[in-house]
This record gives sequence, C-alpha cells and structure tokens, in this order.
Amino acid sequence: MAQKQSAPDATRRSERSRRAIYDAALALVVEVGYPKTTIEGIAARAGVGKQTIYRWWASKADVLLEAFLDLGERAARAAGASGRAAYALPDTGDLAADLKLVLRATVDELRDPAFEAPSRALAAEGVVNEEVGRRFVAELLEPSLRLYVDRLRSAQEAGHVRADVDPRIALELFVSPLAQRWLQRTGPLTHEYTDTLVDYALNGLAPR
Amino acid sequence: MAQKQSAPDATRRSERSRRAIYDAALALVVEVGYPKTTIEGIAARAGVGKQTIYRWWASKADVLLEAFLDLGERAARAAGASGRAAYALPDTGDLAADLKLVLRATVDELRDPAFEAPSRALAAEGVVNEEVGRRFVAELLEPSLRLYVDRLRSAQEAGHVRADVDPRIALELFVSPLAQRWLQRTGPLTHEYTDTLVDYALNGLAPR
Amino acid sequence: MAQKQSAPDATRRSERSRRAIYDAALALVVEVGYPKTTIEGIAARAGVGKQTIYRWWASKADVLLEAFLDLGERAARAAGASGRAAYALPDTGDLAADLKLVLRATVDELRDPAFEAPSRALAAEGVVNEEVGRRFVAELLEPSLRLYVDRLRSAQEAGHVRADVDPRIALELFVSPLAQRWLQRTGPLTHEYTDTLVDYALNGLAPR
Amino acid sequence: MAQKQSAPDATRRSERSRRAIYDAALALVVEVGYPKTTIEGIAARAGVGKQTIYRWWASKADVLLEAFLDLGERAARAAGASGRAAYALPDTGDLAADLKLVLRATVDELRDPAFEAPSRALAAEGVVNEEVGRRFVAELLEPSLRLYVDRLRSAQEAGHVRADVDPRIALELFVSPLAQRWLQRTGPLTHEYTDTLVDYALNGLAPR
DNA sequence: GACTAAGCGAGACGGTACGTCGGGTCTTTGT
DNA sequence: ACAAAGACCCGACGTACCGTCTCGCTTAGTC
Repeated sequence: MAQKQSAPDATRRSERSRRAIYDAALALVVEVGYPKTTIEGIAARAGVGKQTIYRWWASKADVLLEAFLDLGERAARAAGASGRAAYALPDTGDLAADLKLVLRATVDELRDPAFEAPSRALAAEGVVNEEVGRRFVAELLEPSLRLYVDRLRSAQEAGHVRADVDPRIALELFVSPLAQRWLQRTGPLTHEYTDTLVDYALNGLAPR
Repeated sequence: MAQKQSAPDATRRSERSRRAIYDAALALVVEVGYPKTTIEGIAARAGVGKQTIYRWWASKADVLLEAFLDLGERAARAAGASGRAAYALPDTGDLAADLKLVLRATVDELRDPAFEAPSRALAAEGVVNEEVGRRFVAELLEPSLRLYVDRLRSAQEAGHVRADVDPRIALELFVSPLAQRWLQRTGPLTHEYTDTLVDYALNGLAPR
Repeated sequence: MAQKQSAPDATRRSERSRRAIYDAALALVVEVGYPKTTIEGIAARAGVGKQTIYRWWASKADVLLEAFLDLGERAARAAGASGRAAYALPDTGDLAADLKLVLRATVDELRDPAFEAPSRALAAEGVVNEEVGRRFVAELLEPSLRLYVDRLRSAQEAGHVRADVDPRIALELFVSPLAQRWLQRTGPLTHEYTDTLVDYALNGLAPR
Repeated sequence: MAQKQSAPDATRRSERSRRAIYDAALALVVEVGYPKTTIEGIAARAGVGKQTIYRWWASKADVLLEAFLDLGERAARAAGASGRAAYALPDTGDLAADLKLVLRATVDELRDPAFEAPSRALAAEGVVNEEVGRRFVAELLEPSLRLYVDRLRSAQEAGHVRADVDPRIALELFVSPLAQRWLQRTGPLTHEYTDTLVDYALNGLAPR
C-alpha cells in the first residue's frame, strides 16, 4: 500500500490555492504555450509556493490535466445551470442531421483558443507519455465517445444502422478523421468537411 | 539580406558527424524517450561538439525529424535495392483486399519500437509546435496518403468507388481511426480492427 | 508597550516539551553538526510542533544556548548533590599548582563530545552574531572567568602576584591561548601545554 | 586518484568571472553579513552563472576564503610596490616596543570593516567546519604567527628572552588574548590593552 | 460540569536558497 | 573554416527549511 512519500492531508488543502493554480496554468498555456509554461511560472502567477504544486501534483501535465477537467466541469455546470446537461447527443430520429450538428459544434469548440491550447498540450503530452495519455483518454475523450456509442445504438434499434455494426468502431469513421485533422493539421476543419464525413460514413453503415 | 548567423558552408560539412548525430538521436529517443533526449546527450553520444548540432539544426525536433527521414530513406533504399520500390499501393483490382493488406502492414510497422519511438516523438512535438507539425505532415505523412489517393482514383475509374467521392477525404475513413488509436491509445491495434474499418468504410464509398 | 506578538503565558508552558526540545537539540548538534541541525529537525525529533519552538525561542542558536545552559545546570546539580559545588577554584596556596590542575580539567572537558559539539556551535554562532555572542560570553564564559579573577586576587593578597597586575587581564594569559587552540585548532591541547602556559605566564618570558 | 567529478579545465577559466566573484562575495559579506550571503546572491551580483561558482568552489566558505586570501595578496602587493614587504616584524632591538607597535597595528586592522566582516565570517565557519578551519589557520593565521616566532628567536639570541622558552607557545601569551577578545567580544580592544599584555607576558605576573 | 482560552502536535502555506541539469553562445585548440 | 571540447550565462528543476498560519485536541482555570 505504497504512498507517495507521506501523503499530504487533503482535508487541510487550500481551495484558494488550487483555484489560483488552475487559473494560472490555463492562462499560461494559452499565453506562452505549453513548453514555456513552467511550474515555477505557474506558482509565481498563482501567488503560491512551488512546494504547494509539488505537494498535490506529480508533474506539469498533471496540473494541466486537472485544471482542464475542472474547466470542463465548470463549463458543464454553467451550461447545466441554464437547464440542459450534455449527457446525451441530440436524438431527433435523423441520425445524419444529429451527427452533423454535433460535429459542427465540435469544430467550433476546437477553434476556441481557451480550449485549444490546453487540450492540444495535453494531447501532445499524452502521445509521448503513456500515463498522461491514458488519463487524457479515460477522463476526457472516452466520456464523449460514449455519447456517440449511445446515439448509434439508438439508431440501430430504429433500424437506421445495420445491426452487425460495432458502434465503438463505427464512431471512429467520423470522429477520428476530425481528430487527426485537428491534431496533425492534415487539412482544414470546416462544417462542410464534417458533413461530408458523416455522409461517407453513414452510407457504409446504413442497411441496404 | 540577413542570414541566420553567417550561414555555414555546407560543402565543408562533416558527413561523419551527421551520421553519428542521426544515430545518436534515434538511439536515445528509443532508449530514454523523447523528453529525456537532450542536445547535450546527443552530442556526447555522437562524440561531437554541441556547436556542431546548433550549427546545422534549429532544434532537437529538427534533428530528430531529419534523422527519421534519413532512416526512412535508408530503409527505402535497402528495400529498393532488393528490387521493389514502395511508390504505389498494390492494385490487384480488389480494393478491399489491397487496403486490408496495406493497413495490416502499417499496424505491424507501428509496433516496431525503432519506428514507433521517433515517430511518436515527432507527432507529439508536431501537435504543439506548428512548424514541426507542418514538416512532419508534409514530409512524412502526405507522401503516404498520396498513395491512398492514387489507389482510390484507380478504384473510381474501375467503378468500385462512387465517382462523386473525394479520395483525399475518403482515405481518412480508414487511415485516421488507425492513426488515432495509435497516437492516443484509444483502442487496440489489430489486424481484425483494420479489416473492419475497411469493410465499414468501403460500404459507404461503394456505389449501390 | 509592544510585546513580542502577544507574549505567551509561561505558566501554561509544557515542561515535557521543553525537556524534549533541549534533548533533541543537543543530540542533533552532536550527531549531525550545528549547520545541519534545523528547527524542523529538532521539532520532529522532540515530537513537538514547530510552533512550540517558535513560541518560546527566537532562533536555533537561542534554543541551543538554553539547552546548553540547562545541561550545565543539570551537571552542576549532579555534582553539587555529591557535596561539592564549583563556585570557586581550588586554593591550596600554590597558585601555579592550582591553575595547572584546573586547566588540565578544562582540557579534558573540552574533549568530551557532548560538551564540545554544542559549545563549539555556540561559539561559532557568537563570532558572527553579536547578540548570541554577548549571551554566550555573559552566561557561560564570564562566570568561569570570574573564578580566575577571584583566585588571582587571593594570590595577590598572599603576595604571590604583583599588586599592580589586573587579574581580569592576567587570566587571559593562560585562558585565551587555550581557548584559541581549541576554537581555531592552532595547536594540540595537552596537559603539558597548559602547564607550560601557567609557567610562562606566572614567570614571564624575560630573564630575571 | 579520485577527482571531483570530471575536474574542469583550469586553463580555460575566466579570470574576469573569478575577480567578479571575489568582489561580490567580499562586498556581500560586508553589506549583509555572512549568513545572508548566498551563493545565488554572489552569482547575481557578480553577473555570473551559479554553475560557474559550483564549478570552481566547494562551498560558500571556500569562495570567501579564496576571496579573502586574494584580498590579502592584493593588499600585500600594493604595500610591496611602495617598497616594503611585511615578511618580518620590526626588530629595533627593543622587543617590548616592537611587539606593542605590531599589536597596535593589528588592533587597528581588526577594526577595519572590510577586513573584519570576512575574517570574522571565516573564523566562525572554521570553528564549526574543521576543513575550513584548517585552511583558515594554515593559510591566514600561521604565516602571521611565524613572524612572531622569528622575532622571539631573535630576542632569544640577544638574551632578551630566556633560552628555554618555546617561541611558538610564548607568542600565544599576547596574541591569543587579543584574538579571543576580538572573536568573542570578551573585552574592549584598545592600544592600552595590548600594551599591558606585552608587559605582563614579557615580565610575568609573579613578583621578582 | 460546562465553558472558555490557552498551549500543543501537526502540517499546509508563501517563500528563499539550495545544488543540478540543460539550453544556447562563445572561445580555444587542433586539423 | 569546420570540428571537438567545454566554460560561460541563464533559467528551470525538484528539495529542504524558513517562519507564519490554521486546524482539531488536550488541559487548565472560571463561572
């Protein structure tokens, strides 16, 4: 039951410092970029001792991951407060239309610098650092992908998608191309592009 | 007409040092990982002065990119010497079979540590560093993707793929999911998986 | 009439903690040396909160000074319990013999690590820190020196020392050389050496 | 033949940096005191990287010791340039007068802050750190003491000091009291005081 | 016998300095 | 003129302590 050298007492933790560190980390990544964001810089900007960061997080990536998750939660709470929680994709019965809508929204979000900078940084770190990568996928990516699985299942029940199709793989036909274009800049991210992806992919998944 | 600090005379460049630097860079990335691969470390391992690296390359990523390109060229030359150059995908007339074959080979290659470590490192760097990303895509990724475009065009001429399909987008239906699973570890990389991708995708692209 | 941060109530002070802190401080100075003895270390070893130290003492040197004084008192009490209190130097009428005896005993004491480590530490601190230096001299050194003054006065009355000699200065002729050899390691500390000092000092260097 | 981790090449050493470090160290010790003089502070003030200090010196005390030795050499060279080298004490034939003169000069020097601050710091460090203490004595103290030995020998030859007296010990009768008063502040440092010391030491305390 | 109010162990906190690593520049010495 | 070597200035690393500041918990002394 090994602990990381005499684990600190979480009940005594300063909420104030945590918030300040999240804010500083996100701001710095946006302003100067991930590589030039340093723990020292985060601490200075947050008005916090370095040790307070090292006490609660294992690495720069770890800080940013939590900060980004927190950002997402706050955004979700803000959205949820206004009545709607994004726990499911829209389901109007028209699969193609629903997917196009969601993917267009995703494209827009990927362009928001406040989201782009940290998520790109985390994605990059995750490519090379397996531990971070696993957390990134498990805590950020998978929850979203699961929504697609649900929507595709519903479509299968409605007979709009072939029953023998594995939704977890099917979703990659339109999600992965978008992800790759974004991550690797292999092509422009436009609404027309995602519409096309949905068209191409659904033709393959729809029953004849 | 400012040059980057009195541009060095390339004709006097030491081929010996270049080779040693490439080898050292690739070896270190495999052995200790990209983040712990340092310019000092490369220089020391290559038995070369640091300045020799700074004279000819702009950054660690730059060194590795060239080293990796060189590795590819050497591999291609070795393959080419044995008679066959991979300037085109196989074209037996059976598109699905050809794609499955190539993707299976790609899966195998992606698992070879000598290729995986540096290409993963470069991909990661490219995500966060636009300059590197552009070169990575242009010099490593696009040449391969163009082969898929060619093969899909040929299939269109043969009437196996709808004429109104854009091959550059179509190829992403099976290439991008593979890329994402590899980069982000969102799922296992198996031959069955790529076979499934091809099946799902081609159904959508094939004429009815 | 400002007091140092709302002076603590000494009547409520924990005797247990004070003892533990003294013991820990002295033990640490012996074991790891003065520079590596830290307030945190003392607190941890004494099983005491850091604040308990900061509440009652102004500095590491302050703790050690009191701890050492306490050690001296305990030693004196132990000696006193056995009947004899060292409130005066021996006075057999033979000044040279008495001084030699006392200085030999001093040499032996200076070699006892339990005394050497803390007193050396305090002396060093006192050299550079005037406040500590003054307390060290006033509370530890002067009381001993006064005994020499008394003994020399007695010798003057007996006509063994010239009447015009200032005893406070005279005592330095044999005490200071010993002190310097000890503090600065300018030479070996032996019984022969202190005997010689007494001879030289009492008789002078010039021929009669 | 163990070296301290791949010893640096002294021939490539920057004289400029060395000078700047000496100056900064001495200035800081005078201005803020030894304990608040930090390696980081020295480096900053000298306009030098910390590593340049760590490369050539083992500790703060080591830097200061060399800086102080260098200061002494420069002072000696300045004095030597004006014709007189202090390689010997004055020898007018009158031992008492010569000693009084020299000790009065010593008292004046001990009061010069530019000398006092660093030498006090080194003395303090030497009390607690044997390695530093030995170097301090060997390189700073002993050379001076040797001059007293020489002068006393000369006095012995002239019959002004008893032949059976050990000069190395005899000198401590007037030098050590001065040293202790200075180091430990056990009394005021005045010319009268040192005069008295010489009188007592040369003539002894006992009546003739 | 309950109610303050302090001292206390514990340890998180904002800081400063530590000693090390590596980045990128510059200089020296071959070759 | 490039190259090996490595000293240099600099900035960040992760750690150790500093001295301050809450947190419960115990322990008197007061109502």
